[in-house]
Amino acid sequence: MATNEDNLKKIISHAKEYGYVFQSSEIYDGLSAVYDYGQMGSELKKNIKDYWWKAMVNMHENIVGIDSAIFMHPTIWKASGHVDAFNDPLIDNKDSKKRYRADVLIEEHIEKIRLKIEKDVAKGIERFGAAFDEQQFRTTNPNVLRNQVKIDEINARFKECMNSEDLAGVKTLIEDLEIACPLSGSKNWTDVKQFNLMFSTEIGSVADTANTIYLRPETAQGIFVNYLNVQKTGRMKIPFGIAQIGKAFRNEIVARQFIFRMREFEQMEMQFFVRPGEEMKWYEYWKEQRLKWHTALGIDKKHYRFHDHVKLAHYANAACDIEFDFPMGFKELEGIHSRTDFDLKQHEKFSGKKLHYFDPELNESYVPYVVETSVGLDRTFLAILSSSYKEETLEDGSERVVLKLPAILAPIKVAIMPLTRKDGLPEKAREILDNLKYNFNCQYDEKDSPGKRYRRQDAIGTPFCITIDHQTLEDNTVTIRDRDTMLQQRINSTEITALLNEKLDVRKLLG
RNA sequence: GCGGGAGUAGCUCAGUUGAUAGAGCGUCAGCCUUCCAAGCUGAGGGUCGCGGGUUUGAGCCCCGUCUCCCGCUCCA
Repeated sequence: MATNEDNLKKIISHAKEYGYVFQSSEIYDGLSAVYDYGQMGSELKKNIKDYWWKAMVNMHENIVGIDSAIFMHPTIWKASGHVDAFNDPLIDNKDSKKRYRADVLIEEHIEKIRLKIEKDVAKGIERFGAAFDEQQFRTTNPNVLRNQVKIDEINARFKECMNSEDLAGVKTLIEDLEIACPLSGSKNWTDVKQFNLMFSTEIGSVADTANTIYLRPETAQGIFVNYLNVQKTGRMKIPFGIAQIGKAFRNEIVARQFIFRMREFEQMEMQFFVRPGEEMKWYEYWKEQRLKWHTALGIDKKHYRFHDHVKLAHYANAACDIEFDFPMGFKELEGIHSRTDFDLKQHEKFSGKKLHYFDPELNESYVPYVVETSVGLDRTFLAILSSSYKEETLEDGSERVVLKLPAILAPIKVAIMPLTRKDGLPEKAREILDNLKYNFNCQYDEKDSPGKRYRRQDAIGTPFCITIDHQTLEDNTVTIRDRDTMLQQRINSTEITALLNEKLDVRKLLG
């Protein structure tokens, strides 16, 4: 029985060997946590996008798509909170090798002092009972006052350091406070380092007049800043949604696990704008809808589960993940967040523009609430790839490796193969191929034995193989072979298109 | 970033006390009266991750470096 780690390794190897995923810049030793999609991978990825777009945009009258730029005005990231939230000062303890956020260490230290104050207050209550004037005690007791001064001083120093980007000062503060590592107990700290999770670059042709701009760390803001444009030009009425597929970039501290966590990744997001007070209804609706979208692909439902967030991000009032059972365990695949009116209100504040929506039914104007569904495209890719990869032992004892991809997502839909390379069979096969290629992504193969060719198609996940044999020349029938059952069916070549259309009909998944 | 493991052909790996670089599979060109891999012939493919050092001589020993994999804090 292979372990999960072995499984991931096998999938990585298989992905490389058959042109699904290559490491970026491989001939230059690679680039950490960046991957390229190959001739098969790019097709699979495109098909996943199409499936999502179809389900989200084309199937909903009140959802439209946009494609916003990766570069955005830098103030957007101040408004969204990313400039602050994604700037953590980090420090390592040299003995325990544990990493901490410097601000958290300092806050915990402050908390300890605060607890001392509370202890003193509690003592006072115990000693004086009902006669105890807590307010007066807090403002006059020398112990309490001394500790409160300490807290204020620490806060002031920390703020000053952070505002002036004085990281050495933060370290000095930690040393002065004699903060010890909870694990090792030692005060042997490294320098404080700033980890900016946003990539920055300069815009403008002249370096010294250049402005720093960021590569977007999420696609959502491109939707928020365009929400009024879309609402007005598209005559959208609340509730409505804006969808987008696009790249986002995060300078992860630890980026690993193949394409699960990459520095450059792609999101498929939809922001759904709703009336304030109705957000929980829509949140529940989209939770259900999104899970349905995943499970409709036919992957075992046991691979999916919800995980509700207890600790919420600064912009959310409810949040959950759809987790998937990857080779490395259950991990987040998609997030569904009730983002409140936080983002739009922030953009009103920072841009000075009014982002209200006038609701004709209520005859009032308000800032809509937002329910977000955000699924990682690369993670969906990995989920599908990893759960499709099967090593099978057949009845005759032979083995095959097969990618049981949902047929609708498979890069190659059908392989066309003449039984032999003689007797006019290749010509007949080409003729059939030339007819099918307008509707389906096909591959032609005449090399090696038929069995070998079937295995090759199994390995890249092609759901159907059509074989042209001598009988074809007589009565125009072909065999069509199913990847999963390995069974063959003989049909007239004029029926191929209809049969494939039926098997590959997205209606069956979304209907 | 820190700690642990690893890097030899497209893939999986072998390579002895340091002496001309190997196998299987895959790929390519052909042969075989060919429907579920592993029949035959032939070919291509590696400056052994990279750089330096020791040595008459390094895939192997030493140092550095890069990348990947596993664990730790964040995230989609």
